[in-house]
Amino acid sequence: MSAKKTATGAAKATEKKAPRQKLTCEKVLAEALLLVDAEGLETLSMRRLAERLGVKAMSLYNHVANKEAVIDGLVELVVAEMGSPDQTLHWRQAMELRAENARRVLLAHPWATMPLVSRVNAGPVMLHYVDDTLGCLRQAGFTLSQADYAWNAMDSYIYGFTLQELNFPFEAEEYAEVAKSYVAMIPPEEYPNLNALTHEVIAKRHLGIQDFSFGFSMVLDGLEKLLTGR
Amino acid sequence: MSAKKTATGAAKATEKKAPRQKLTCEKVLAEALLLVDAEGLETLSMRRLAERLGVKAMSLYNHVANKEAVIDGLVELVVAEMGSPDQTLHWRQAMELRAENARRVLLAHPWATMPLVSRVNAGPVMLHYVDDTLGCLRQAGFTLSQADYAWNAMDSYIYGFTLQELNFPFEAEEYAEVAKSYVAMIPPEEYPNLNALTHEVIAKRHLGIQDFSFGFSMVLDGLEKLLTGR
DNA sequence: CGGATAAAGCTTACGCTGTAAGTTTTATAT
DNA sequence: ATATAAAACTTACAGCGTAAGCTTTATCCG
Repeated sequence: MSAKKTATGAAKATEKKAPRQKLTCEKVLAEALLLVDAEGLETLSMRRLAERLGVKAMSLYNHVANKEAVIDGLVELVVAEMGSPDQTLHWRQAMELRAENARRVLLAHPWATMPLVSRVNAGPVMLHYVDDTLGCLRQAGFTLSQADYAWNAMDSYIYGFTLQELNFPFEAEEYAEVAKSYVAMIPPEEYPNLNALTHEVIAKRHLGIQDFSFGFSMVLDGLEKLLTGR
Repeated sequence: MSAKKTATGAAKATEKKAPRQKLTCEKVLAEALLLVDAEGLETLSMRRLAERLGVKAMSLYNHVANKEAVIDGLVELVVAEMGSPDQTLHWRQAMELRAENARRVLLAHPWATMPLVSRVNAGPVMLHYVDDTLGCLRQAGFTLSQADYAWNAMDSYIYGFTLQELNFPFEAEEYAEVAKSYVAMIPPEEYPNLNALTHEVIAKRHLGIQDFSFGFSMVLDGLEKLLTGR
């Protein structure tokens, strides 16, 4: 103990590096990301996060303003993972890839979509993401105003679909099986259509799992019409 | 006090009604709705809710399973407000009205969209809502499977758009004014497109407020194409 | 009327939460 | 070696959901 202390003291003069391993905002956020990816957003608490960093809760407040700021930071990390649309591609392909990326990232971080959608203060990463999207659309010939509408329409669908998907309680493979046990709770007199649909799922004539691109291409079709005037 | 007690005691024999004003699940939910409409979902606590009902927190647990169940119940109340699609109209008009209703109700209860979208267990009201929607679409000629996709695509857009709208930090009227003070934080070198867009808003050449029907009619166009085979 | 029963209230208690305020340790610069 | 500032730690508070147990009350039955 004291030996180490002396050693540290001796080293201090020559090499400038013997800091106690310093916490930074980045390290806090990185650990928070590991935590929420592993155990979900609802398990994130300042105490738990601090513990994983070998520190007490209040020490985190030297690096982040409060818990809200942690979640804001996490959202920025996730948006960063999405990347920006590729300006060299045809706009429609760029937007398809953009949507695919967003969906992939949001499914990889199931906790992220809600805070992302309900965030009121966008950080720099989010701002760049939007700016690049607008740029891609403008370059394709959309006016600024059209690009703004277009971006909003696409993201409404992307976020809305992903939220529903994330909260769908079964996996695709097990769905037919689960539906069999579920169908009793949806009697045909009361729910004729849902009941019929459930039987389609059981018979494997209907997958029941929604198709992202089904709706997204509708949005893109609409945008194309807007651009080319039909 | 004691006079009233005696009166109650006397009345007991003749009229059967002198109960202490009984709480019910419905009353609890009705009060919870008032609370969250007035003060937001994040201020809903069992203690606060109980207090408004003249009761202690734990008494609520005689009528609702837990706080989650309260929120589930609130979501059902909100969905009930939306009503079901009108089966007598042309499907496209019925779906337009349905979307309008949903949006109106969700904007009237700004706290509701997030729990609605992230709810995993649908209650009977929600099930009927979906069943009637499927029925309307089937009647219009969509197959069950198509109706399922269609419903999901529409609601993805409706919920996604409404979430973004609810979290948009300004009102339409003030937007141009706010943008003026905001623009300094979006320098043109770093955010060329957002900066240009903001100037369009300031000059009132672009409203900046998103148009719900812009994207929704794209979805409807897509569905129509699906139905009529172009 | 008197007593039983069950519903629905109340009390206490536990382990969490975010974070304000104040204190101590530590690393570096003078 | 000492001063300074950063970053850790400690304590404390008010609030949370809810488990477990207790008491009051309304109604029913004889």
